[in-house]
Amino acid sequence: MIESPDRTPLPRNFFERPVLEVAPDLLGRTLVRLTDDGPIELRLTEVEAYAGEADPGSHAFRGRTARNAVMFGPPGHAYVYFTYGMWHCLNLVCGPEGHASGVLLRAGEIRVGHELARKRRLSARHDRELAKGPARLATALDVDRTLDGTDACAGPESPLAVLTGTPAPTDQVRTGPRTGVSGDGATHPWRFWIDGDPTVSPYRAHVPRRRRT
DNA sequence: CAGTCGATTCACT
DNA sequence: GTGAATCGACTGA
Repeated sequence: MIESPDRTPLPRNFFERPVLEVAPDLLGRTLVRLTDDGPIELRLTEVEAYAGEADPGSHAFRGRTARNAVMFGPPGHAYVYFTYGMWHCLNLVCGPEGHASGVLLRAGEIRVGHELARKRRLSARHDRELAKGPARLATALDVDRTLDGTDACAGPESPLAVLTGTPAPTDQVRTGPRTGVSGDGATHPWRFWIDGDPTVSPYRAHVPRRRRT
C-alpha cells in the first residue's frame, strides 16, 4: 500500500528551522495520533512558539532539567509536560539540537476518531470543544508523559506524526500574545492561529493564583 | 525540605 | 466572572 505524498510525515529538517518559522507553518496540517484503540487525526488551528533558554516564558528558561530534557534534544520529538496537577500539554521540539525551542500545540479540529476523542473528553458538549485548548488537545489524543521524547519523524507507524498536507494560507494566520504566560514572556506575539476558526481557544492573560488559606 | 505556583479546565454564581 | 481542583517541579534557605 502506497501512501500519498500528502500523507507523508513531515521530515526532521522541517522542525530544524527557527521555531518562529515552524509554528505558523504547522497551522492547517494534520496531526496523527496512533493510539492502542485506533488513529485520531486533528487539523492544527492554534499553536504557540517557545524560543529556547533566552525566552522567559519557556520551561527551558532556567536551563536543562529532568522534565524539559527533551527540549534540548533533536528537533521533531514530542515534549510532554504535566501541569496543574491534572493536565498534560504537547509540544514539538524545534530548531537545531541544543536550542531548546518548541511549539505548544494548543488547539485543533478533530477530523478522524471522534469516538475515541469523545470517550476521553466527556465534558465536551460540542465537537469543536474536543481539542479547544492545549490540555484538552492532549486529553483528546490520549497524550501523557509516556509519550515524552517520542520521535514524530520516525515514520507512518510512529504514535505521533504531523502529515505534510497543506498549511493554512498565510493570509488566514493571525498572531498575538501567548496565553497564560507571565512576566516578560507575555509580550511577544508568539501565538499563531487560523482566523475565525471555531476550535481556537479564547485568549486569557496570566493571572497569579491567590494564596490558599 | 517546606513553600509556592503553574504554557489549565470546569463547575458554579 | 470567580474560585477550586490537584501534584510535582523548582526554588531558596
